Amino acid sequence: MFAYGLEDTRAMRRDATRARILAAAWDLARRDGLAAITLREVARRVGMRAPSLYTYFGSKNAMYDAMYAEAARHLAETLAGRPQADDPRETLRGRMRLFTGFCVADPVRYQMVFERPVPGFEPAPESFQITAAALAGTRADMQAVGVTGEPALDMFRALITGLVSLQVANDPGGDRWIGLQDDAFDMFFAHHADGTHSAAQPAGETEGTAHGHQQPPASR
Amino acid sequence: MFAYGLEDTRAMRRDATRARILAAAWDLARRDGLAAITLREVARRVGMRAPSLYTYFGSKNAMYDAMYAEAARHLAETLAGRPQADDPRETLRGRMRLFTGFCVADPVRYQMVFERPVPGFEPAPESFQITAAALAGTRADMQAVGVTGEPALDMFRALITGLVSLQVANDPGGDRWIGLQDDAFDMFFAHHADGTHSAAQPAGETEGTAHGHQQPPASR
DNA sequence: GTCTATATCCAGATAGAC
DNA sequence: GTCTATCTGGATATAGAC
Repeated sequence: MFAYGLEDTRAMRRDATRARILAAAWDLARRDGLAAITLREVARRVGMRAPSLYTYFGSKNAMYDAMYAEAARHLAETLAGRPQADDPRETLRGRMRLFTGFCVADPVRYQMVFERPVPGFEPAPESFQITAAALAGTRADMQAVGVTGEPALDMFRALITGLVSLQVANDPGGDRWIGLQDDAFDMFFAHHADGTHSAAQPAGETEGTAHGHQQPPASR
Repeated sequence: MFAYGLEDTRAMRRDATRARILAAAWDLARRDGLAAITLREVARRVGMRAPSLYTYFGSKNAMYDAMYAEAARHLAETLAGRPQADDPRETLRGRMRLFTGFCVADPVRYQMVFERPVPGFEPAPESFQITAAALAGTRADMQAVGVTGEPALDMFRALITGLVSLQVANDPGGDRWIGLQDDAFDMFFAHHADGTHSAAQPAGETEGTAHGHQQPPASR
C-alpha cells in the first residue's frame, strides 16, 4: 500500500500476533468465562509469558476492549448480510433469524456484546457505537412493516431476548427455545398487525421513561 | 420451646448475628455486584474483622449458599401469596405479576436465584429445590387455563424472562418493559387460546430435547 | 467469640537485562 | 520483543492468644 514495505510487514506481523492473542483469550473465555481470563494463561497459550502481552495490549482491559470491538464487528457483519425480501415482514424475519443465530452461535461472544460479564470493564464508546448502529436497523425494519411506537419495539425486543437468553442458559447447543422464534414472530404480528394495536399506547409518553439511565446499557 | 432457655437465647443471638452478616452482604452486593463481595468488607460493615465471620459461616461459599436460600425462600413466599381468582386465567395473570414484581423489586436477589452470578459457586441442591418447587406451580396454572404442551410453556417463560431481563438491565427502577406485561399476557393467550395452537406441535418430541443438560440451570 | 498475625496463593503491572 | 525478577496488592483461610 505505502512505500515502506518493510514497516508494512512489521505491522502485519504485529496484527497477526494480536489476533492470535485474542483468539487464545476467546478460547479461554469459552472454557472458564470472560471474567476468569488471566493474562498468564492467555500468554501461555500463545507461547509467551504474561509481561510480553503488554507489548500488544496496554492493559488487561485494553484486551477486553479489543475483544468487545471484535464481537461488535461480527454482529454488524452478520446483520449486514440480511436478505432483502420482497415482503418487508419477511425482511424483518430474516433480521431476527440472523440476530438469534449470532447469539446462539457463540454464547460468550453474545455475553460480551449484550451483558456486562466482566466487573469493572466497560467497552469504549467507539466500540459501543458499532453495536448501536448495527441494531438501529431493527427499528427501521419494523416501521417498514407498519409497526410503530416504542412499546411495540420493546415488546419485540423482549420476546427475542427471552428466547435467546433461555436458549443459551438452559439448552446451549440445542434449539428448544430458538425453534420457537418463527412462532413467536407470528404471534407478535398477529397482535400488532396494521398498527391497530400500537396506537393504543401513545409512543411519546413511555419513551420519556426510557432514557436518562445511570449508565449506557447494552441495548438490543 | 425447649427446657434449655439459656441455650435457646444463645442460638437466637447467633442467628441474629448471622442475619446481620447476611444483610450486610446483600447491601454490598447491591452496590458492587454479587461476585465482588469480599469478607473483609462484609465484616467491616458489621463491626468485625474478616476471620470472625468464620464463626458463623464455614466459608465464603457457605455464605453465598445462605444468601441463595434466603432469596429462594422469598420467592416461594411471594408466589404463595398468589390470589386465587375465579377465572383461572386471572389466577395465572396474578402469578405472573407476583413473579415479575419479585424480580424487579431486587435485581441482585433476582440474579442470585436465576443466574449464575458468582463464578465457582453453585447453590446446594436443597436450596435449589425450593426454587424448583415454587415454580412448578406455573405449569399447573397454565394447564388450568387449558394451555398445554412444553412449547407453549417455554414461549410464556421466554416472554416473561425477556420483559424482566430488559427491565432490570436497561431501566432499573422504571416500568418501561414491566408495564407491558399485561399486554404480553393478552398477546400470548390470543395466540394460544383453547389449545388450538399448542396442538400443532407434539409436546413429547420437544420435551425430549429439554432435559439432560450439562448442569442444572436456574430454570424459571 | 473476637482478635492479631500470618500462611498461602494468585492477580495485574513494571523494571531492566538481553 | 521477549524474558526473568519483582513490586504491589488483594483474596480466602487458619493458628493461637485473650
